[in-house]
Amino acid sequence: MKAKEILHQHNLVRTSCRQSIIDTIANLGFAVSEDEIKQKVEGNYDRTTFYRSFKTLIEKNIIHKIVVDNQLVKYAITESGRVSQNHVHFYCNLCEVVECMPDAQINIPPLPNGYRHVETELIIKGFCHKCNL
Amino acid sequence: MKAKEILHQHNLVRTSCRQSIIDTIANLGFAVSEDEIKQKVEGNYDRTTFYRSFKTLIEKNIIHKIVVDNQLVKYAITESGRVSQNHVHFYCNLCEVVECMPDAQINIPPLPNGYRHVETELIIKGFCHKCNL
DNA sequence: TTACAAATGCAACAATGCTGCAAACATAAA
DNA sequence: TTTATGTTTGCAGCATTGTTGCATTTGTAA
Repeated sequence: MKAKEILHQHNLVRTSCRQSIIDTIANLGFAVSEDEIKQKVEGNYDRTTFYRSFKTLIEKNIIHKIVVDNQLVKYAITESGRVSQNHVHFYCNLCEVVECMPDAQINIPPLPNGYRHVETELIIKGFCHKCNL
Repeated sequence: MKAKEILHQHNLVRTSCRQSIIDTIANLGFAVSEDEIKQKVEGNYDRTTFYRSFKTLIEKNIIHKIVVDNQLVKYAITESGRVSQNHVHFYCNLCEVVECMPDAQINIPPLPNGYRHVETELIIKGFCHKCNL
């Protein structure tokens, strides 16, 4: 689906910035950082505009944010309609690539008495097929 | 074990700041934020000193850092001698308490061909026994 | 007690992210 | 196509989090 349609579907104004961001994130198969998006996107947008766009797209569940170890922030397209409460991502210790694993199942370890589980964030760290040689 | 002994064991200079930090973190059963530590610790230390102390103690595996959703950073004592590659923590959506679950086992979902798993970070979000009413 | 290495406090700086406001833009209606 | 309106953008400024260099202070072993 094209960025324009996605925005229209969610009742968002079709600005060039938002379209570029969606296109950029959707066309790569892995999660991308703000810097990578800035480089790929045509046109120079203000830092604030990017943050506000990310925020809006996240709120509408079009993209989602993945944070690894506090400092590395990346964004990825949310699989259409998927509202999973289990978020699994792979992170490569070497090239720092981040990939979504939307189909992965997690078994939640038993919680203490009285605790309730709502959602989980799992990051699997290791080496991707390119770096694992 | 006392903070002094822990520091000595790891060949670290026994400064009052480090001792206070270890005591504070060890005496509470859950992870604590920089602010909470600042309040509990006796004596006024510079922000830089805290950061450097955290860094040192983390390097020696005396404490570890847990990050929830990019902004919430907490520290907890590392169970003695435990060098687990599976880190499981519980986070309460309401009171924001963070608790270590050192005994929890995770089943790692199968990775694509050529990928290698090294360690995992799992955060289980929900409601703790106090907030789940 | 002393000498030396290590830790601390301070100032400055960098990165990330947010807010208010005026200007520019997208869109629906005329 | 033009216009009116609400939304988005760019800019300036600010807050938070974390780092670095350097002079001063502290801890430790001799």
